[in-house]
Amino acid sequence: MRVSTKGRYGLRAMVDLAEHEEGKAIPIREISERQNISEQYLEQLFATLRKAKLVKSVRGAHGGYMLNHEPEDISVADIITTLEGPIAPVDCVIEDDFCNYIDKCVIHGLWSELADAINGVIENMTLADLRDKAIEEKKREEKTVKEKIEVK
Amino acid sequence: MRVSTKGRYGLRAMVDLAEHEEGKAIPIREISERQNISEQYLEQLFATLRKAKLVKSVRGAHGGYMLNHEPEDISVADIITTLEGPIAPVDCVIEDDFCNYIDKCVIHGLWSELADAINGVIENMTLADLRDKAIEEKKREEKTVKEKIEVK
DNA sequence: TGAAAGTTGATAGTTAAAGTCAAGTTTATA
DNA sequence: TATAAACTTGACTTTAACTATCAACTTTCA
Repeated sequence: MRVSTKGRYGLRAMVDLAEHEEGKAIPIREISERQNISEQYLEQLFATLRKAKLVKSVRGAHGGYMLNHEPEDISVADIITTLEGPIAPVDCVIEDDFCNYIDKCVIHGLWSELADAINGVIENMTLADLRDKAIEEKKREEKTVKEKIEVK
Repeated sequence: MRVSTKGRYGLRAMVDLAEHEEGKAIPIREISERQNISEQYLEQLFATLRKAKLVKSVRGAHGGYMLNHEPEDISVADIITTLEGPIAPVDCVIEDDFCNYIDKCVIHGLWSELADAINGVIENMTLADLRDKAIEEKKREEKTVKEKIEVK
């Protein structure tokens, strides 16, 4: 019942991209440095994200990655399901024919409820929400540092 | 973002136990046959459930396992967290000191929300709920079979 | 009363999948 | 042509899912 590093790192990388791209491509190396995630691993994640058309790539010097849609139009669910597959606690919530003996699967209702609860949360949060929160956090941080200096 | 077989099988086994125990211990062999789960694997799961005091064991001939509390008092969360560890999408929701650079972890709020959503579902469903549903399902099944025979 | 059978308890081993890292290849720009 | 970057592939590491074996305990029955 964990979100693996794929989802976690991928989400952080996407928030980073939303924060820093301003019409220009961001190379993986930059994200790697800021987020402290290995370049190789990020490359894999971005390959998947690119195939799902959540980001687009620019090859060659001065290349990198950019978002393929507005941050408002990319949900957390888009990113996580792309990287980790469909969010369902068990297969029989996705594949209808999996539960071939439904009488033995009274627990099915529970899993459906759980899937709905999870999806409700991650579908209603977008990259824009997270980016704005990140920017806000950073301002707060700066203010705190400033105050500390003034006290000294 | 999956519940592993530990949680899934364990939950099925516990529902089976709630359905069939009537003051007497149920051997693993029976549960294994009904639920089609290997005896060896079930033994492992029950060892964990026993240590968590969710079930108690009776050794020797005519022995087996019984619930250690009323089905109304055992939640799905009890069973799943016992078998799979705390339900949290990421560690930093459990361990406060994990998020040592909180400014890099704007996503923390999302994970907390997700954990709350999940726990809300599984804490509010008990073994009694699932057992009752299983019994109901079985009646419905019997009725359907009977109707089919009558039609013939 | 004692041996056989039924059952849990504990541990180690095997296989397959997922996660992670590393190195090399291709493409575009200057 | 050199460099910066995306892309691709392969290998290693960890974890999950079982499987197998044997020890310990308890009842049953001859």
